[in-house]
Amino acid sequence: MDADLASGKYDKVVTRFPPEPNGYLHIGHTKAIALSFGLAEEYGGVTHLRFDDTNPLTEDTSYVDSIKEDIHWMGFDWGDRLHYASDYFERLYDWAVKLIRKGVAYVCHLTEEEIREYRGTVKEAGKPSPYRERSVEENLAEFEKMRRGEYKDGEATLRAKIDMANPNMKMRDPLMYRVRHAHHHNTGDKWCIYPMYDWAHGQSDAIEGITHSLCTLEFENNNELYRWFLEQLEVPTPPEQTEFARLALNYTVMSKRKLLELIEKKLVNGWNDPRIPTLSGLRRRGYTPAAIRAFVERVGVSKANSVVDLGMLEWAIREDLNYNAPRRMAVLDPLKVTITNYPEGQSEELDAVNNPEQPEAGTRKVPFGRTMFIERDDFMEDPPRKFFRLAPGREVRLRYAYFITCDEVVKDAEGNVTELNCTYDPATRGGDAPDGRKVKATLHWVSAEHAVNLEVRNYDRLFAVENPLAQKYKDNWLQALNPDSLEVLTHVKGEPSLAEMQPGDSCQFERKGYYCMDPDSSDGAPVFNRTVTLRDSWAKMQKKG
RNA sequence: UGGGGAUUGGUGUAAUGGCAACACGCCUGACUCUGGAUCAGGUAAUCGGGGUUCGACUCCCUGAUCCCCAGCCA
Repeated sequence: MDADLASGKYDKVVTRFPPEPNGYLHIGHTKAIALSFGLAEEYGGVTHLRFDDTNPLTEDTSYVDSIKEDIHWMGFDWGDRLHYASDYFERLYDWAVKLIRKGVAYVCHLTEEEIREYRGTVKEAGKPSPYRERSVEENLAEFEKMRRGEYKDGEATLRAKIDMANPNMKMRDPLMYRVRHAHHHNTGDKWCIYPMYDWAHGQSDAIEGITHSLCTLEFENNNELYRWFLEQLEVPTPPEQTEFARLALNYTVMSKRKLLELIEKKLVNGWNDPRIPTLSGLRRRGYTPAAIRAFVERVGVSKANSVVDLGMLEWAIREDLNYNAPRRMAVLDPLKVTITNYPEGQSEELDAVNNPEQPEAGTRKVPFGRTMFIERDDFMEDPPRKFFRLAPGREVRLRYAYFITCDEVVKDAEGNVTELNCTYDPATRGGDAPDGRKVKATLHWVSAEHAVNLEVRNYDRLFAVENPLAQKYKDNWLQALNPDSLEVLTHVKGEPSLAEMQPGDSCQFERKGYYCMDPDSSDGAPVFNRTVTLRDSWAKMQKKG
């Protein structure tokens, strides 16, 4: 762009984001969006949103709506520059007539199969269609017939007359139009012929005065054709296509086709399932636009195919939420604790910091009583040396509350620990010992009497393997799904303030992870989705053994 | 046995003829009322082989590997 502006090739920058409305946007699109919008902004230019709606069979307005919503959610705005390729159908038709008159386009009646045969292979030249040398008049008449609906689907196509022996397959007389008697979400039943991508795209760019048309690597072979059409039409200041590598993430799949398959086979719950990388899924998972944008910026842009580690996405959301998410206490796997020296029937409220990263976020009251819940894995009857948490005879701190010491372990007939009897030190109220003594661990807790019941959905990576589309999983990539990608906990105990949260709100469950309230929540039955766990060096140590 | 594109630490990107840098991860240590966060330090790379040059990730030659193209999808 620097060079183009400097040389005077263009005097401004105009980019476009051209989604096809046949699926939901995913995080890969965010890279394209951020690139096109970001670059234009950087160069003082503008970006158009243009729906590439040339295939009525797969496209729908519901997708148009979701795409617009997602782009806005991400914080990008196309202003009044909303376009549809279908707005240009008439113009495209006229241009096609122009090419016919020029003798570089013809109507072909080969069947789909024949076209494939005539095209040759990557290593052998194709051969010319028998319809290739028709007169301009005949082509004009035939094309008119196509438009009038005198041909059924598949009976005729308009093709560019280029070179059937071209080493670039895209240049072997590519199709410009096919007959499709189908209802279009935008143009209704006005048309029964629809332009192909290569014919519609570059010309739409030209019509809109796009200067830099950014697309992904698989269109590199189309670039020659992109330029050919523009040259034939003698567009004065033709746009320029530049390719970049699409974003790929490990432990997931990104293609709309694969995502659709997961949805249709009910392996995930729709386009906004928190396990898939659609923007609506990430949103429900608790990812913020800021984090997603920080992520795509960090990942960068190049022409090398690469796969980004999911850890980098997790880093981005942790960074955002660590700073912005209020802290709350929730016990995911409750173990009952009785404070035996705490008066029966008594309770009190203690001050808890809302967000240590933002002191101005203040404090809240958290109730404390005789009967408490702590996390089951915060207690070990026979702890290994590096385990700092609660154990028989050991003293730990209940965060913002008191030091407690475990006196007695109660078990059931099978020997499972069912509850603990502890004593607290009233002098440590608030969490500090006046005598200066230290404890090695601080646990989160919830008062049994005041607890709200929560449903918690712990999400994990969708696939158990880095690359489910690797050769070894070829035809059974679904076998590579992670069976534990969703764990539903229904007996979670949360502090009372959690009842006041709204769907979409995020918080950190202290020492556990970041959670986002799900829209499935109802009054008295809050549901929380795990966005991402906290880094857990204890878990890491355990893994290493 | 065609054409196009690519190759820098474990991962993703910089450096485009002049000290291979940044981020994530990982490893140490410090600090800590989250085994979180933070802070300090560390680990680790130019696909191979030739050549040009005072000097090469960068230019040239050669080889290897990977990706894309044979939809009336985009």
